[in-house]
Amino acid sequence: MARPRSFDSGAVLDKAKAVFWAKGYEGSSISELAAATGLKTGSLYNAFGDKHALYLKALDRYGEKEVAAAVAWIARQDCRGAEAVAGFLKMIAAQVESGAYSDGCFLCNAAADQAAHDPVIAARVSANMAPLRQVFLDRLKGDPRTAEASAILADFALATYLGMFVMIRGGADGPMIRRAVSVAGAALSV
Amino acid sequence: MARPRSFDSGAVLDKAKAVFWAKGYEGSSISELAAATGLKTGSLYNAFGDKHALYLKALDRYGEKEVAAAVAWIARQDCRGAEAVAGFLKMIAAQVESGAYSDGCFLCNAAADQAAHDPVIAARVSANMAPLRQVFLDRLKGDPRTAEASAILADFALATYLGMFVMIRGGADGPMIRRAVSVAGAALSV
DNA sequence: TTCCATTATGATCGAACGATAAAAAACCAT
DNA sequence: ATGGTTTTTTATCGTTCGATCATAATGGAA
Repeated sequence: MARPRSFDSGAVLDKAKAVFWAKGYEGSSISELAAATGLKTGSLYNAFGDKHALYLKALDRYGEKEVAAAVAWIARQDCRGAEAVAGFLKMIAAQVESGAYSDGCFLCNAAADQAAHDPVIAARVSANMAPLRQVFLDRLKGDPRTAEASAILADFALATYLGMFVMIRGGADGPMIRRAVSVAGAALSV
Repeated sequence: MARPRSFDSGAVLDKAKAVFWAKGYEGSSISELAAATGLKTGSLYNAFGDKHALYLKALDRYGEKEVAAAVAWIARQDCRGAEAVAGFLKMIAAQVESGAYSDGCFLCNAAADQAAHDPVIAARVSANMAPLRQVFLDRLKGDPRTAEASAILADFALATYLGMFVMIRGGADGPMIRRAVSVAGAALSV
């Protein structure tokens, strides 16, 4: 009864996500997003609302794909929980050394970039980061330690994860990342 | 023989630094910087060059004041090197819990924000971060461990420091920060 | 096949952006 | 007191920003 969409919303969100991820919120212009997605600005506004709403949807998309993949990776390991978390950090570090993640972590960038001024964005960053912290917590709880001790290690793992990405964006080389993560892994496995 | 400046360059840089620190590079407009510094845009351009140059000078100013103060604090501690570094992280965490550093770390924000697209900014971020890593290294070298082991711990301490600030900007609460730092401190003191 | 709700398109809006130029003002050596 | 050099100010440049509108195109329901 009406004209159907000529594009796939998920694919468009992936393109928009890539732009925001690489260039930040203020650094990404509507015309840039339109060019990257192949849509005209009118279609973008019709489908996703304004720039702010599109950014939030891109953050959610990152949570649904990248964060979910990380969570699944950790959940799938069949070693001790602490070793699964440490292994995850090392796996990311290895990928970074291979040249991946040159744009860092989208949520991490968003936190440094926009979250401080915009409570709505801050909440969305937190919400999409939460599953990662939760899987850290779940895996660490399995080992014989108190709930408090697990929370301590989970927050520590999160801080290491985020710090690693900032170091990447700041130009740190592979060995620096590998060194930092090696200590974190050892601290987790105690 | 000519009209003298009516303002103090250092004080103006401090104001500009605060704006960039809080709002990022793209998020800070010239008119906003002019309002914060009390200068007209013409005077800003005359004294500091364009926006990019002003941002670099603000980064350097941060290195000369905030980073230098942190380095001095660590150097002044007369305990074991590892404990001095761990104590530094705990001191920052405590200040954060008191409401300080709500804008995070300027260099950390700049890394997530701009360094990826702008090699000049990336170099300046690295250069101003280097003294902190160096004082970590210096203090950790004093303990009986190999140079490699010291480098490992220094990079780890840096990652923890940066991760802490990202967590802050992402909305982490005091206990989360304190937990993360407590593990890092323990790992350093082994 | 006709109709109509929705999408896609192209043009364009006012506002804010970064940056500049000319004119006025201020200081200091002479 | 004057002249010369720089700063300060005011006004404004052209561009790009985010956002919106009227119009054309589309395809399933009737």
